[in-house]
Amino acid sequence: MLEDVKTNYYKDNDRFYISVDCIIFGFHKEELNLLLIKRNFNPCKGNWSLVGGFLNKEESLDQTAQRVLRELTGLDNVFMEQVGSFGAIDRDPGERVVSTAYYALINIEDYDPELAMLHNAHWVKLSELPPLIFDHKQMVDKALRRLKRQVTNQSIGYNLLPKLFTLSQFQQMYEAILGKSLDKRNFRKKVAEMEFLEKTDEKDKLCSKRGAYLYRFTEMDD
Amino acid sequence: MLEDVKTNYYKDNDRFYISVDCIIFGFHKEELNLLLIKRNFNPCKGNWSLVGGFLNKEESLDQTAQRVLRELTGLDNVFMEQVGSFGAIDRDPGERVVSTAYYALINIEDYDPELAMLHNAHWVKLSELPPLIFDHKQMVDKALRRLKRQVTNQSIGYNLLPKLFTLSQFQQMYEAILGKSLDKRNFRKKVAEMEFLEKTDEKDKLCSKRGAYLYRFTEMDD
DNA sequence: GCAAAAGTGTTACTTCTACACCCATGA
DNA sequence: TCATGGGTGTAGAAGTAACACTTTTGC
Repeated sequence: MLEDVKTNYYKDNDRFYISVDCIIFGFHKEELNLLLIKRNFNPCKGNWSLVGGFLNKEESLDQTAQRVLRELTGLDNVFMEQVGSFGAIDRDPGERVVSTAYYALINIEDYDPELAMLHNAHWVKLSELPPLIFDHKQMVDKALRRLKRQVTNQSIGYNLLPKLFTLSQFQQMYEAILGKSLDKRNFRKKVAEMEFLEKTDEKDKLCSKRGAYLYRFTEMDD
Repeated sequence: MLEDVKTNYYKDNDRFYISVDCIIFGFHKEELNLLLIKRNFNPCKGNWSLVGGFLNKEESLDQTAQRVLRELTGLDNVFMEQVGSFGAIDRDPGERVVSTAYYALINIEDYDPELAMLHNAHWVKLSELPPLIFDHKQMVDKALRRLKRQVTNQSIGYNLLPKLFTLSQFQQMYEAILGKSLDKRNFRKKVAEMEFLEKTDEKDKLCSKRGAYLYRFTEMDD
């Protein structure tokens, strides 16, 4: 009976490769960066692409995304969110592959450069994005639109920053994400009302002579 | 060489069934409704589910969604948008299937009741949603959240209404989507600034004795 | 002493919200 | 004539946007 069901309901249908592509954002020197692969393997050897991987039987889609990120950066428990699925017939000229895009926010200081080098991965400024293979540019665009929306509505930005940071850094991150400059006083006024931000007693003296108070996030994702 | 690539890069990976599930919203009697299937087939015969279908080799994901909707309603060129993909390992207990959800907005008057009957499909009030199979409830919830967001930011609501409609109907639709009542004067103030809304000379005398002016949308999705 | 980044309030403007009454008509 | 839904404006509150100067300190 169960076999019967499978025959009727599933077996006549086609099966497909499913992949996950990760848009990995980092924040460095007042700019958003993406961790991209300079492919030293086929297909599209020599071209730039997002990090990707195939769905395995033993994984959920979300788990695949986490694995792909972990394999490249060594990081676990990172903010990640599904962006959408891309299913055009010839999106991958090699084979029919349906891909689901995820975006991740990481603190550039935290990732493992050795692992990245192993995969031939490089941080690339968003403003200097090279041509990407397949529909990866679309994925990036969609992820960026979501990121812009989410950073204003929610408190996800902290994933891009170190544990302690100055308000100037915080503002620069917002400016990098939104792609526009913000008024310092208005920004700080809004920040003052964020109850998940906490001023510490420590000062950062690296970026300025006077020194700026360091802040941290209280509500960590637990 | 190309074969070589395929061997290395694709062939070792698993392949999966991919399905599309459609959350079909309609608006009727001041309420949002969903077009659901009372399954007269296995798996989960006798239970309620969204309309779904499997991805075929010859279709993109979007095309599958359109086909599924067309097969059930007879409608084409309908507002549809991807909601997200669901890839938990055991979401479908019968087989491993990764499903992408789409939501559609249709005018209940337009669909083909014969086709629906053939599929054992019924309009169900959102307020009286029965238990759904698999993760279909999650899909509905996610679609509804998106719908709420989009209806306020964009002008997608018209897909639920007939060509001509009164402002009261229009408001009721918003109220149904947002799940809360709105102030009539504030609503009309906002409506007056929607440049895609056009007042006609005609009046609807069915709903009230005085009669209400009928409106239509100018910017159709072309 | 000066360059460089840190820090700090007020005002105008726009948007949002709350709220109550008259109108036209069919029954 | 009255019950029903259609239609209209205003005032206070909240939020957003524009704007400039003083402070600290390493060099």
